[in-house]
Amino acid sequence: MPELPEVETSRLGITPHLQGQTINAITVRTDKLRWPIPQELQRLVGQRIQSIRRRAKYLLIDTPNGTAIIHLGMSGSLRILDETIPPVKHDHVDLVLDNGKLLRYNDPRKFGAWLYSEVGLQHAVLTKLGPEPLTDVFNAEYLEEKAKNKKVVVKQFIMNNAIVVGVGNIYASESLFMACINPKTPVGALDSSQITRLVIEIKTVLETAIKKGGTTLKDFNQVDGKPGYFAQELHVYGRAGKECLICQSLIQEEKIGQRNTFWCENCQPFDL
DNA sequence: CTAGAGGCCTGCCCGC
DNA sequence: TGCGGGCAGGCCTCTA
Repeated sequence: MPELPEVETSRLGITPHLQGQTINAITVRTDKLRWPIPQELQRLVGQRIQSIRRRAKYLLIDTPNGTAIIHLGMSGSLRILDETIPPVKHDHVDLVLDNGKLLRYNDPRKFGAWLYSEVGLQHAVLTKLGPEPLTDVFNAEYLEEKAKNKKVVVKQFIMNNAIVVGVGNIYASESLFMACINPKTPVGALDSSQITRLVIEIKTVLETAIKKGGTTLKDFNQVDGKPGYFAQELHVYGRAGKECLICQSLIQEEKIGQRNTFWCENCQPFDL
């Protein structure tokens, strides 16, 4: 799926089309995605869209009568299309606007979600999330406090949404490479300078990816249908057996916590 | 409490 | 060319 940069890219892409528009209809063509699509979503029909926000990898479409909460799962994507364009396979939800356009949600694997919240951020899927990585709340002091005495390996730690949101499998490997930290290091064993470096690199990698329109591996596209261009900047993800772009050592690959993880043994030594 | 595995789905790629 | 197996950007839930 879309990680945080891909979700933010989608938000930036749909916002100018949605803001201020009235929702004429919400068409649902599947019984359920990750969860059943709630009937209450229809309360947004006739409402004017006030704002489009992002929290973690969730998009929030706010109206005076409640908020639609959208998650793209592993394979979801959003497009702005003319309302006359017929749906294709896996087009599960349309948000029909009053300007002849619609927001169309496509998701082959159906791991995504469309939910309804009467009070935006109060929905249960949002209340236990950690800080946003691109805010000042996510800083070295915070992360060091959370990491203290923990044995979990750093790769899994930064992918834990209760610690920090939005760092998915691609950007976890990339951030650790940029910070020269081995993904298997127990997080409590990192020193202050490594924690500081990690925080900086997570922010930098995510911000750079947003500027490039996200990472297109195969099925992510921006709202206008174009791919994201961060894939060209990946240093380790998906590069197992290839030469490190910095030192020419071979990139390693191993499953950590059931997720493929990539690193350079020379640039990211395991030194405990 | 935590860690680890299973599960949700479809499409695609690989090897036979 | 066809088919089975394994794998994929997420994350919730169950078990030990």
